[in-house]
Amino acid sequence: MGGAGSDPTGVDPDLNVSGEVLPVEFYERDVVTVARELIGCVLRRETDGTVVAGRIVETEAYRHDEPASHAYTGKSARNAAMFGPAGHAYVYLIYGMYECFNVVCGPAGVGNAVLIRAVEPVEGIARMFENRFGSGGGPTDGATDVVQARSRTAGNIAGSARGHRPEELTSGPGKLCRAFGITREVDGMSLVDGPVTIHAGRAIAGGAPTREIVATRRIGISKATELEWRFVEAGNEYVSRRVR
DNA sequence: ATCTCGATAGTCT
DNA sequence: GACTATCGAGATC
Repeated sequence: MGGAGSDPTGVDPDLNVSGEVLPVEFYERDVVTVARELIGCVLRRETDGTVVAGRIVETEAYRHDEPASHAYTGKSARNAAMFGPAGHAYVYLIYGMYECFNVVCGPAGVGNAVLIRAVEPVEGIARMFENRFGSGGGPTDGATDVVQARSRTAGNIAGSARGHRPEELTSGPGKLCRAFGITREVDGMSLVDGPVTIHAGRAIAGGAPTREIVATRRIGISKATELEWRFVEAGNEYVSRRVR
């Protein structure tokens, strides 16, 4: 779909935020199950009355007892939120310049979390372009991206900045944090109380909650690579890497 | 389409 | 000092 809608806000009417906030009980379960079931749910961020939202289309489970997990070597200042209660955020800095947003799962004190790797923009798309590619400045963070705008004419949805395609907006864990203005300030915050919340998914056309969900190996890690704990909505254009 | 590489800063050995 | 749950540019096919 092109989404070249007539709606100037760029909201796709078929992909609205209409679900209830996911309760803490949703997160207090097996981390792999939660990772799978988060596909199709809606991540929402409110900043000064402005809403940015997207359908989750890619996740990864990180369980405390496998070596790719940040919790594997125990609690520290950085990963402390992982050992807090379920339904809270764990946000950390990676490679010195990007943040990654995770959801704490399972019993408190253990250290399970789901990395949100990609979302499909639903609401506040103009704001996402602004957060990612500038034209004003970020909402909360001073991380003004100075991305060399390659001049390319692309499909214009609302707010499309300088030839960047909407698929580049949130198709990766670092990208979506920039687009949503999620920084380490969000680390440890409740995902039930906000300002970042996750909502039950709304059925897509046809009634299904999501399209088919595919499990693959996780990306960007060097340990426990055999575990197929990455979940992707099949065929979605907004995933970080296509499923092969 | 697929690759290699550099940026950049916090965490851990 | 080494490593990192990334990204985007540029080269190459």
